[in-house]
Amino acid sequence: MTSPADQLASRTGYVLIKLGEEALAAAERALAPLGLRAKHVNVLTLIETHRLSQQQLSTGTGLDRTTMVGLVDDLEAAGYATRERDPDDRRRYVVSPTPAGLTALRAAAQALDEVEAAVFSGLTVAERRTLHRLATRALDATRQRG
Amino acid sequence: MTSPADQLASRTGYVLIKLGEEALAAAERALAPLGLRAKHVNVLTLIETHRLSQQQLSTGTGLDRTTMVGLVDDLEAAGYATRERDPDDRRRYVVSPTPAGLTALRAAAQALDEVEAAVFSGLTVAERRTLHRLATRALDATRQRG
DNA sequence: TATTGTTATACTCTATAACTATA
DNA sequence: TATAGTTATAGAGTATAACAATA
Repeated sequence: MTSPADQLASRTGYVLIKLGEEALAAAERALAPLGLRAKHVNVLTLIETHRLSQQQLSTGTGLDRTTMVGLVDDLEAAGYATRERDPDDRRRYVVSPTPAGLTALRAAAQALDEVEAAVFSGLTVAERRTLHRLATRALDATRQRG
Repeated sequence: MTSPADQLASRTGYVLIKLGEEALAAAERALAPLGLRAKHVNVLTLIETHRLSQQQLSTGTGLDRTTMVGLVDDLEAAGYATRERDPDDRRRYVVSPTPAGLTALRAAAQALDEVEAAVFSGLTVAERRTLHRLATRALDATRQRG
């Protein structure tokens, strides 16, 4: 009794692509009420602990620097981040979170915790850790290749 | 010693989203020389074993039926699939692979096998099976919710 | 000369609305 | 009335090219 979708689901890559899509869609749904997109949360996460330029944020998120302009614009408009010229290299902006940005990040992190609890509700804690570990190792392998 | 990216990588959902992106990008790179996109291969895979309408292909791939029109157009233009009116319901087309389409599918499957071998090269066979099983269970859980 | 941030622009992907034909 | 396929169109998202300021 083979359903059409079974053919696709037999491929690990296909399952991971679909799971990634579902996880992203669930994250976006959870963040929408906070007025944030997943990419905004990624930026806030990176600048929470490091003072980074937009170029460094682009590298860290895998986005083009022209795309980063708009994301930082959004965060600035929401009052969640500020741009300040780097005195050591005046071509750069240092992007920093505001107190409101840190509060928003904490709310976003909690929303994402709940998303993950739902997405991985079919797994035990140990299984989820195993999934994380194996996925991380596979991701590292793809990145070493290019 | 925390790198900026470590903050993001601590989230299982983030790792899975990125791994899915990398897997898809690797698949597209491997299929490009064959003149195929991943979505074309998905359609060919579904029609290899089942006679399906475009609407059923849309449901099976998660794409809109207006998008499916173009994909079937592509496969037809490449000589990989044919449209035939369903005599039982003349609103429907039955989409079927041609012999050339089946040959192309086999070549694509081999290319994707090699992609997966590379993507999961850091994992043992047993670990890869575990990853597949856990990811499948998580995916099923998200789909039962909606 | 090279890099950072910016803007304008173009491209890709996908969905929405409206249509024809069939049920 | 509803569904399958189609077309035209619009929207979101992203990258490429070109520019100003700074290194």
